[in-house]
Amino acid sequence: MKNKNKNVKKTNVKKQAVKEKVKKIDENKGGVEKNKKTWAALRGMHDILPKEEKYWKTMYNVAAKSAEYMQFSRIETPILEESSLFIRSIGKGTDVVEKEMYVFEDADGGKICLRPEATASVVRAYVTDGLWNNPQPVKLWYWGPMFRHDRPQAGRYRQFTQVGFENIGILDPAADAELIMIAYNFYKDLNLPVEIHINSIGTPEERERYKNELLNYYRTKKSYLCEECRKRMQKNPLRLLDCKEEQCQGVKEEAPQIIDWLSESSKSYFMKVLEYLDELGIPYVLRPSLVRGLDYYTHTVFEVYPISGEGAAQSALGGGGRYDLLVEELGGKATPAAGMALGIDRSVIYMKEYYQQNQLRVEKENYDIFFAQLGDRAKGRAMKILDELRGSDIKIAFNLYKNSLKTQLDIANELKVPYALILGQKEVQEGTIIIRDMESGIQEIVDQKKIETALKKKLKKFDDTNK
RNA sequence: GUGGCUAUGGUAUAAUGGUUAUUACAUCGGUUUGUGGUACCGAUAAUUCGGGUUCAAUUCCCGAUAGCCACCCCA
Repeated sequence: MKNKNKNVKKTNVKKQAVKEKVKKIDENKGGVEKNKKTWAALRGMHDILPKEEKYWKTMYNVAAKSAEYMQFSRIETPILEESSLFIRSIGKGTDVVEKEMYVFEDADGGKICLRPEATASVVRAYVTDGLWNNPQPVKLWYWGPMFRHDRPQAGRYRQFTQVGFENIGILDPAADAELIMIAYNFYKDLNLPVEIHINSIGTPEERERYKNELLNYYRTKKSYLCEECRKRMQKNPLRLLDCKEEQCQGVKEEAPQIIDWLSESSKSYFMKVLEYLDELGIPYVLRPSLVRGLDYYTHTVFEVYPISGEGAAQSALGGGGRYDLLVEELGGKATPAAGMALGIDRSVIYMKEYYQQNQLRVEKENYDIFFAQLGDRAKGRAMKILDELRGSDIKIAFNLYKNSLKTQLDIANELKVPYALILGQKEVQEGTIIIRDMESGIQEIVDQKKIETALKKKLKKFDDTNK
């Protein structure tokens, strides 16, 4: 008796010492120590943290599934490209090229840049990788980071992720409608209400004629205009129709509309696209002022907007259009094409907001069981069993670093698992394991060799009756 | 790129020109080491950075940085 007590005391003292050491180690983990340099992410760059992962994963899956169904093949192009590629495609005078590109010299002295968008890269690949020899059209999709040195705001980052779809080698209103359908369905699958803003900007010649007409009209109204608009007349006449100043609204309403300046064939092409959208039941708003900021667009242009979004989500979630001249512009044969890209960061923000407001939830990873272990020998055996159950399709949560059963069951409870496995010294010796029903608390002892079958029998998802 | 607003633990917040900076959640530990949900106790953790005013600044001023808002533009 006496001896035993002594031993207990001794081990307690030992335990204390060990505990304090462990505590010291614990104190050093994580956190930020004072007077040490730390690094923040660069301006406009952000980390996507584990708690956001469920949104990103959901979006990727929705896009990939849609791409497969619509027969778009995945393409991945480099993040770095020659800057002239974008100057040529997006256009010299555009904001994206003029002030937002990350351009620098590489070690060879070449002017390269981080891609501000991917359409140019995809078209480059189409031209240089001989994709024009494939059955036409070539339908491609991508997902990846883009870079624009813009002033950051919510949903506007310097590195952001886009998913995009490009359909190269076909001039058919059905292709345009198809892209809009993919964009619309992307949000539909995520339960997010959006609407499509759409317009046609015709051919460059038609657009030029219209621009002149618009300028003629605005010149006569110059005295009514705001300062911005007077600048726009010089710089970017098509943007005149975007003005939000009250004093310009009247002038805007009376202004000529581009649709009236399109040729018959351009007009009927656009009408056909709209007919398809009607047939598909996709809500759209005709927006004569929609012109888009990249030079390569022709004919159909569209943008996707959240419905009733507040704040950051108010800006476009995505957009696209036809770019019939781009392939030729980038050195290929004259080839019609159309494409569309969606902003994932913005969509995630919208999804979070909308889901919170409407009490929708993204499904989290659910575990089937929690595996609790007790004692040294059980820990080793538990690892072995976990290893054996890998590939069983049973999702098992566990924490091998906690020694108290209480804590482990606490975790099990938080994870809302229906069952827990408990393995202690006794079970190790007997070759058994306890299966605990977390709701009723009823426990069952089974042979370790029969864990998998016993669990599958209990878990609903392995229920064969539905098959 | 232009203009504006803001900056307190991981998150959300309170307060103040002057002792030890409030609270909640989260995290970690515990309430005798083999049984969870509740409860209780405890621990860790913050005034963005740099200047100035002042006896004294987290608080007032200036600057930097970052975030946000509007414009621009776009995803």
